[in-house]
Formats: sequence, structure tokens, C-alpha cells
Amino acid sequence: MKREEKIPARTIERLAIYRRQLLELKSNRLSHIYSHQLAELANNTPAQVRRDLMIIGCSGGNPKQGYGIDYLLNSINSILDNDKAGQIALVGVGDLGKAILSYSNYQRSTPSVAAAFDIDEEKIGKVIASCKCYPLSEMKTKVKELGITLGIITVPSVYAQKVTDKLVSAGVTGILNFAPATLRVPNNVFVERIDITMEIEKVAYFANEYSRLGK
Amino acid sequence: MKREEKIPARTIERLAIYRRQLLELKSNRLSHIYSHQLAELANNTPAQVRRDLMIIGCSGGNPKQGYGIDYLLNSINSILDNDKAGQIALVGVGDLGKAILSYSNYQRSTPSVAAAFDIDEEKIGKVIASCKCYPLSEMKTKVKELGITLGIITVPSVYAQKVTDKLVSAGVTGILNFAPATLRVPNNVFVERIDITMEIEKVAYFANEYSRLGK
DNA sequence: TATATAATGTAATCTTATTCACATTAAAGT
DNA sequence: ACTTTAATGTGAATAAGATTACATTATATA
Ligand SMILES: NC(=O)c1ccc[n+]([C@@H]2O[C@H](COP(=O)([O-])OP(=O)(O)OC[C@H]3O[C@@H](n4cnc5c(N)ncnc54)[C@H](O)[C@@H]3O)[C@@H](O)[C@H]2O)c1
Ligand SMILES: NC(=O)c1ccc[n+]([C@@H]2O[C@H](COP(=O)([O-])OP(=O)(O)OC[C@H]3O[C@@H](n4cnc5c(N)ncnc54)[C@H](O)[C@@H]3O)[C@@H](O)[C@H]2O)c1
Repeated sequence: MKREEKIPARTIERLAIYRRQLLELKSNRLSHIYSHQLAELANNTPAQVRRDLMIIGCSGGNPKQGYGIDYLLNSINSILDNDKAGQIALVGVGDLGKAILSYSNYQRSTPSVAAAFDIDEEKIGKVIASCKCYPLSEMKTKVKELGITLGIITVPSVYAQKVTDKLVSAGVTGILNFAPATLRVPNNVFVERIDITMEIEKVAYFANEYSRLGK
Repeated sequence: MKREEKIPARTIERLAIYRRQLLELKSNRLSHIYSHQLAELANNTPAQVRRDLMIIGCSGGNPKQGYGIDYLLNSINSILDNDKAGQIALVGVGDLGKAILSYSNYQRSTPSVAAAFDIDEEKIGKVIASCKCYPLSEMKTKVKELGITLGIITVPSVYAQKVTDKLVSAGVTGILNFAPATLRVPNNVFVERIDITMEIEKVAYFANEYSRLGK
């Protein structure tokens, strides 16, 4: 069991981004990178990059070549790919749910969507991107059977709480919620919300603000 | 031209959430609400709610009834629905793009998707949720014609920068980017990124963390 | 009309996140 | 081997954000 100092959420977000960039650099046969280059790719500052690396106890850089990409990847993986990460259940195979299911890029990373659930008879039994859709009644069984620990919620917001309760009682401890609803969960469960409508409103606001004041 | 003290991004995000909750309350015929109730609905604290309201110069609450819902809605609208907010162009009518197009809930709010763009011949000319798909060559014209000022990018990340450049040179000043790519824009253009893969990795990390330490 | 009550509005404080600044250092060139 | 150079690693400073705490206040009740 590891015993790092608690890592800030913002740092975790940036680590995920660094990792993606580093994987791309690696696939381009690069072996080293400077903090200012990674900062450029991740749209932040060199100091921020170095601080993030420091936070995860990563000090393998040297002034003449920067950081070894493999070294950085190992360090980041050791933080993000925690030993006991399970698979994902997606609930609500509508437009958005299907888009997420068909998106195959996260096959690379540890957690991937192992089962889908819906109430619509039409959808039950269908297979999307090699992921089968089950009725809600089978959730508990499938979650155990497939080692699922995470949930993605893409049902209409009225049903989001109901679905959450089911996921939690099946043993899920992390939820990514696309429904514009505030979810009530026990405090050993982590919920992250992606609110697309809110983001659009935010962009509208700041687009206006930026062009008024030139940033 | 308004002259508020610069409003923090976090406050803007929460205002968008308050507004949605308030609209729902209003549709349930409620007329007043206390900060602690709104906090409950928005998953934050009463003090945070009052502070946000204070930031936007909103002090119409009274100790016995709380805040008038109409009053709050007007105040929030006056901030978020800025006078010169335009329509939205969505670029990349793939799985995710289609999901966003078919999602009709933001018809309510000022900006809505007025045109879609794609390079795929198959998709050009199609109409999804009463929004027509045009070739990239018509972007400049359509942006002007339809009063578009915002863009949503749902193309593969390799093309994201190219598409951004086109949007910007057509006059767009705010972009919501779903591609896992860092975009380069002039600094009068605002970019917000939604990185679904990163969010999943974050949920995986904190789900583990929370269940290890009980929050 | 006076009193009690419970929520508001906000200054002050605390916390978290980011940036600065610089001494340290690893290699490349002389 | 010595000098130069440009990046690292990190304490200290600053900025941004959230929370606390409480004096103020609008109304219901006595
Ligand atoms: N599509 C978007 O662009 C978009 C944007 C913002 C927010 N959202 C939110 O994402 C969620 C999904 O949006 P969508 O456009 O995919 O909706 P959708 O109507 O296309 O899909 C919803 C799916 O959930 C299923 N469902 C309904 N109740 C269920 C239940 N109790 N258990 C299991 N499945 C159930 C339905 O059968 C359907 O397949 C909604 O909450 C929506 O508000 C979507
Ligand atoms: N679907 C998801 O769940 C998901 C998750 C995470 C990230 N993303 C990101 O969102 C973006 C879209 O994902 P998707 O699953 O919808 O992909 P998709 O392949 O289904 O759709 C991409 C669309 O963009 C169009 N396109 C390609 N190049 C273009 C160009 N130069 N100009 C205009 N249109 C162009 C294609 O014709 C296609 O219609 C990608 O960047 C992806 O990485 C998607």
C-alpha cells in the first residue's frame, strides 16, 4: 500500500494530460523532453510541470537533456494506474452513451467499458463496440462478474439518482455523471460531473468577455 | 457596456448551475429560496451561494423568505446572457457531434447550434435535429450569415488545430473543444476543453483513493 | 409596538493553487 | 580539467478560492 502525500485533483488532471502527450512523443521515437516543451504541449507553464512532477516525487530530470520520457511515463503510470482499478459500467445507451461506447481510444488505459445497461427493451441484448447491453436487473451480477468498480451515467437527469443508487449498491465507487443533476452518494464514493450545457454557457460568457477586453 | 468587477470562472460555472435549478423550481411554482436550499441543490455550501450572489451584485435576499426566484433568475441572466452572444457552429458530425446536435435541451438558453460542418461527403447536406451539415468551404459564409460566434469541435484530434484556425478566421471567439488536443489561438479567443478520457482516468484514481481512505 | 428568530451580506481568515526566483547541477565545448 | 550554459528542483511569495463568523435585518409572533 503506497503512502504518497495526498495529490491535488488538479495535478491528477494534468498528469493524465502529460501522459497522453508523452505517449505520443514516445511513438515519435523521442526519448527526452524539457519541462518547457511539455508545458507547451499541455498548455501550461514550465514551473507548473516541474511542480507537478515534484508532487509525485519524480526528480529524474537533468539540466542538459530534460526528463527521460520512459521515466516520466513510469512515474505517472505508477500514480494513475492504481493496482485495484476495475472496469466501467455505462448506464443509458442513448445518443451520448453510444458515442462514448464507440469511442475506442481508452482501450489503451486500464479502465474500459465492460458492460452497458438500459431500460429500453430495444437496446437490451445489443452489442456496441464489443460491449453488450444488459437490463438493470442484471447490474449487480455483472458488476461482480466483470470486476466493475466505475460507472458512467448517461441517462436523462430524472433517472440519474436512481441509477446512481443501483450502481453504488452494486459496489461501484467512482462515477462519471453526464446528467445535469446533483447526485447523493455515500462519502466513500467519488463523483465527477461533466456538464456540457454549463460549459457551453461558460464559453459564451468568456468569449464575450475576452473579445470585449482582449483577454 | 457593463462594468462589473471581473467575475471568477468558478462563479460563472456555478451561476449556470444555479440557473438551471432555479428554472426547475420556478416550473414547480416556487417563488422563494434560501441560500442553504440552493446550496443543497447545487452541491455546495450556503456561504458559497451567498458569496457568488454577492459577486454578481445581487443582494435582494431577506432573512424571512430568502431570495425571490425571479429576482435571482433576472440577475443571473443579466450576467450569463450577454447582449452579443451568437449562435454555435459544430464541426465534426461523428458519434459525439451527432449526440450533441440531437440534444435539444439548450434550445432554452441563448446560444444554440445553428450549423454543422464536416469533410465527409456522406454527411454534407444531412439535417440532424433541424441543423444542416455544410462543407468546410462554406464555413466563413455561414458563420457570418447565421451570426455564429462560438464553435464546438468534435473532430479527431489531428484535425482539431486546422478546424480551430478556420473557425477563428471566420470570426468565432469562443470554442468548446472535445478533442484531446491543445489548441493554439489568438488571445482574444476563449477555449474550453472537455477531456472525457482524462475525466475517466481521474475518476478511476479518486474512486480508488476514496475507498482506500474513506474520503 | 416590542421581541424573538433565523437568514442575509460581508470582512476577515484560512486553504489551496500557481508563479517567482534562484541556488544547484549535468553535460557540452574549449 | 575548467568554463559556460541552460534547465532542474524547490523554498518563498503571490494569487485565487472557499470558509468562518458575526453584525445586520426583515418579518412573524406576542
Ligand atoms: N447528448 C448530449 O449532447 C448531452 C448534452 C448535455 C447533457 N446530456 C445529458 O446526458 C444524458 C444522456 O443524454 P442523451 O442525449 O444520450 O439522451 P438519450 O435520451 O438519447 O438517452 C438516454 C438513454 O437512457 C436510457 N434510460 C432512461 N432511463 C433509464 C434508466 N432508468 N435506466 C437505464 N437507462 C435508462 C434510455 O432508454 C436512453 O437509451 C442526459 O442526462 C442529458 O441531459 C447530453
Ligand atoms: N465519442 C467519445 O466518447 C469521445 C470521448 C473522448 C474524446 N472524444 C473526442 O471527440 C472527437 C470526436 O469523437 P467521435 O467519437 O465523435 O469521432 P468520429 O470519428 O465518430 O467523428 C469525427 C467526425 O469528424 C469528421 N471530420 C474529420 N476531419 C474533419 C475535418 N478536418 N473537418 C471537419 N470534419 C472532420 C469526420 O468526418 C467525422 O464525422 C475526437 O477528437 C475524440 O478524440 C470523443
